[in-house]
Amino acid sequence: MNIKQELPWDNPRFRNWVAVALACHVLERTLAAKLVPLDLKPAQLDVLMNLYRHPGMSQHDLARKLLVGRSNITMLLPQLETRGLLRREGDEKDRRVLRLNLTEAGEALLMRALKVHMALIEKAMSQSTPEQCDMIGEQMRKIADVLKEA
Amino acid sequence: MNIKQELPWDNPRFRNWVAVALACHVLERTLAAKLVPLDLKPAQLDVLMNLYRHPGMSQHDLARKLLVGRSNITMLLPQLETRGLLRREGDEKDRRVLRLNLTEAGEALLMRALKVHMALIEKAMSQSTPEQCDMIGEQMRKIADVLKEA
DNA sequence: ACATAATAGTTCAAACATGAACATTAAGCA
DNA sequence: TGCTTAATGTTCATGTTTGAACTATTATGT
Repeated sequence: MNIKQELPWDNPRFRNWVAVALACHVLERTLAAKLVPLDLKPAQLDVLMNLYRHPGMSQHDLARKLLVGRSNITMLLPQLETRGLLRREGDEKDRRVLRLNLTEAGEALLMRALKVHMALIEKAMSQSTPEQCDMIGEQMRKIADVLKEA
Repeated sequence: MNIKQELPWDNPRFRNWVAVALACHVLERTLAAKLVPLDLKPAQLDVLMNLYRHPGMSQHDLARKLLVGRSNITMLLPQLETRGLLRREGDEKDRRVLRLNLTEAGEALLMRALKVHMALIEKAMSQSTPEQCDMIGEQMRKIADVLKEA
């Protein structure tokens, strides 16, 4: 029995997923480099993006969106709060939760960061036709769904 | 001028790439959880996979493949070496470089980990037809190429 | 109402990643 | 040769991420 016959690298699904992971990794590193002038890390940008899309969300909700632990959020937010990019206000109905909102400055910085992010994604995705691009997005949403069930 | 008209979230390329990044992130977390019984982290699995594919590679080569710094490799390898999963042997021609090779145990553990990894990827990619899967891989390779030039 | 469960957020120590400075060795070139 | 530059790997200080234990608050069940 030749084990090499069953090697993952011979499997198209494996090789193609490795390509996905690599592309993600490269884009993430490139984004990190381009965000340096704004003094923002990708993780911080993710926070700002989520707060923009979901104003008033709790820290727990944010942690689940970002797929990180709650403690990570606790460590992450003070940096942004002291920079005046966001506010944390206690919920009156449930005094356990803190409601998160972007400030004007936070929104302004987000817009600048999004230009950078967008330019990078444009460069990456312009390799594909709109149909291919949509198909990729569709498949990826399916993948995320099926894995989150597990 | 309504800024919302130009929001990235209205752009298909942006939304689709976000889906790619999310799928990657979810798969990575799921993989990490499934590797716990083998006492392996995804980063360590990446090391083993690369050493299997490229026996005798140097630490510098490995760092470049993994898109991390050389010092990261220095910190990562002793854990695997003390577990007897790999060997580091000085190159005789160039006494600066250390040649890396998997041991029998390393290869055996890699095979077990690959079963886990492969099963996860199968589950994810089985959402797509073979043609879609290949197309995704092809596009992702293009993306990695175009970004690495930058 | 009261005791018990569950939830939101924090703290802390440990693991991990990063980049600059360093030692050693090799390559290029006068 | 001898001098300079570059490359490999290590060290170390810094910053980040994680998960378990903890406090405070709310929900549930009897």
